[in-house]
Amino acid sequence: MPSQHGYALLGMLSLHPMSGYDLKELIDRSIRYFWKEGYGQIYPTLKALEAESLVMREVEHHAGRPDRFVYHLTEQGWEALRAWLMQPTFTITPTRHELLLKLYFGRHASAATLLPQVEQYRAIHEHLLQQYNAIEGHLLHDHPEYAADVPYWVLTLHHGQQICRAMILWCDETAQMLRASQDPA
Amino acid sequence: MPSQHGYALLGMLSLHPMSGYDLKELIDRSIRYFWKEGYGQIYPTLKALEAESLVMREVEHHAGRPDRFVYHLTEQGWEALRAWLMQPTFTITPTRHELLLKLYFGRHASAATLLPQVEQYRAIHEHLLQQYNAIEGHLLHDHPEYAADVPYWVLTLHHGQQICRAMILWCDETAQMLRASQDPA
DNA sequence: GTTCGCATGTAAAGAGTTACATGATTGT
DNA sequence: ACAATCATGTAACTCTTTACATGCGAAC
Repeated sequence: MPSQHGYALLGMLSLHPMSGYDLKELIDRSIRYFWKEGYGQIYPTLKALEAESLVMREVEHHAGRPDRFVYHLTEQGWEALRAWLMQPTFTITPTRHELLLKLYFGRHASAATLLPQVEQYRAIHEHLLQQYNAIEGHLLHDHPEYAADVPYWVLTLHHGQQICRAMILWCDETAQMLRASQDPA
Repeated sequence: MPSQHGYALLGMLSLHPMSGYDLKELIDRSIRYFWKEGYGQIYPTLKALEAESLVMREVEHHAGRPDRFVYHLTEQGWEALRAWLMQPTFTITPTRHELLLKLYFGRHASAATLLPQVEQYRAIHEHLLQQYNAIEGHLLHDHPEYAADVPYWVLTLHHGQQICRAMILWCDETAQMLRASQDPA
């Protein structure tokens, strides 16, 4: 039974066979908004997946280049991926939100010090939203060979967009409240 | 310079002096939606805060009860809290979202297996939203002595509410897409 | 000749969670 | 008697991140 990291790699390898290096690159260009992996995670995980016969490695030699170990899913790997997709998902509530923590104790700060932090939070989500929108616009054009996958990828983009929009609204409301609290009126 | 945990405890102690046990209890009843601490974190952190003279402990003896170590902020503690509130916030993007990971590879699963997972995600947020609403309704009534803090606490509730509403919308849209994909039509 | 990109990995440090240890009182 | 609550802490463990090690080729 692979770990969550294992399933992430199995999923990525379902797109096409890849090396550990490629996996890192692709993850950073695709699912990075909700999933990150480093080499320190990828290489040992690939080894474990191979030991479980869920992936197979093949060596590619290139003259005057480092060898590449290209991994592809085995039939058992496909099976494990499908089995995982069917399992109920443990939703981990992401705890630890520093800005909320600060706002919770906001009474002891001035609006002038809190407002920029809220504005920055807003800017981050505004920027993210534009990134999501841009990606959505190019998705089909950039990856015509994955047309069957694109609708699913769009779902994950919409998730991010919804959150960004919600956060922008919240920032505006929060900024208004903070401004009102400092208003002498 | 305290850690993030340290600031969370300083903030809590700004409400009123407390023991480590009380801190855990109060955190679990107030900021648990965006901040969690266990005893394994609280007690060592209190020790560190005391070593930095940001808090002071006083011993309370109770006949036939364990001693209580009640901590309160020192003047330096108040200063550290205010200084932290002014610092720019490092927004940590919470990475690792298993449901999105599954949906990303959703092509290899049937809508029938993905839909319940989306529905469960929706139910969680629906439930959370109702909790937030209930808390908001009782907040002032339950804590009249913290009337000056309540507006800030409400801000953090609204944050949660916005996210829940966004997620409910997203789930509905996602469910619709999944149903359409399995429709023979 | 120095840096950047390809390519694979290991080791150590840091953070976080969970389980355990203790011990008294109060309620069932 | 037995479980639960109050109360403080430690130890172990896992999980994650970061830094390091290596080496070649191509570009600047």
